[in-house]
Order: sequence, then structure tokens, then C-alpha cells
Amino acid sequence: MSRHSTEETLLTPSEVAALFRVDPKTVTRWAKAGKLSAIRTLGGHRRYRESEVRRLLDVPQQRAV
Amino acid sequence: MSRHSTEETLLTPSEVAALFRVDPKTVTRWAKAGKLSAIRTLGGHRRYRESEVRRLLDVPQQRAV
DNA sequence: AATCATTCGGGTAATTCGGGGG
DNA sequence: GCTGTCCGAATTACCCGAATGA
Repeated sequence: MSRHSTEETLLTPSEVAALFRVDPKTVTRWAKAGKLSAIRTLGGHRRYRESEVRRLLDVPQQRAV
Repeated sequence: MSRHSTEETLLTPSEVAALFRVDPKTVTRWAKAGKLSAIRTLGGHRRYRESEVRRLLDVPQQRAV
């Protein structure tokens, strides 16, 4: 359908943190480390793709070489 | 096509807000801050250019420098 | 004309950012 | 190496009543 990655449902840092049961700051570190892609608001806040988060949640132990 | 030189799809504040996963009020602040150009209805409501919004969304990682 | 959702405005909480240190 | 916490500053979210849009 859409080639745009922007047509994606986005999650806030706290929402992702709640799903993983970690601190929102930890999610930020994942984004900085490139383990999780982030879209920025015009104010610099991060938003995360729900599909990507769910995929990571579903895969028990995925190791990024 | 169109008889207009620049046929542009306009988005409402809530539509833009949904794409960025922010509050519509936040989009208004972006417009006030000049981060996003806005077209005004005759009643004063803002409309945003879809192409501009998509361009901003597709920016992978914008750094706050 | 009248309804209903949205978008004005402003003002005030809550969240997030970044860096740094445990 | 990874995570949780402290700090100040910036950004965003929710509150209201009134006006606009459809």
C-alpha cells in the first residue's frame, strides 16, 4: 500500500518503555545506539514505530551481532 | 490534472497531529514558531501542506544540534 | 437555522531532552 | 556494557470557553 514509512502508527517513549518494562531513558539509548529507529517531532522528541516495537517484543532473544 | 499551477493537498491540524503522534495544539505551536508553513482559512483555522508534512516526517534523524 | 466536531486563544501540568555520575 | 536516577531546560499534553467548519 503505502511506501511511506510515515503512515505508521507511532508510539511515545513512555509507551514503548511501558511495553518493555524499562525506563523511558533506556528506550532513548536504544534509539541512539541504532537498535531502534526513531522519528523526531519538530521539537526533537522521539516517536517509535509500533510495528517495529511489536516485532522486537515478539522475538524473544534477538541478538544484534 | 489540475488547472492550478500548484495543486496541493491540505491537511487539517488533527491530521498532521496524527501523523506525528502529537496533540493538534502542538502542530499549532510549530506553525507559530515557523517550523511549519500554514495556510489560513478565512475564519482563521490553519491548514498544512501535505508535501511539506511528509518531507518533515521522512527526515530519519534530525539532530537538535 | 441548528447540531456536532474541530480549532481557535491562553494557561498550567506532565513528558522528554541532553549530559553527567553511580 | 547496560540500566536507573538526578538535574535544568525545552517540548508537549490537557484544561477551559468561544469561534469556526461541515
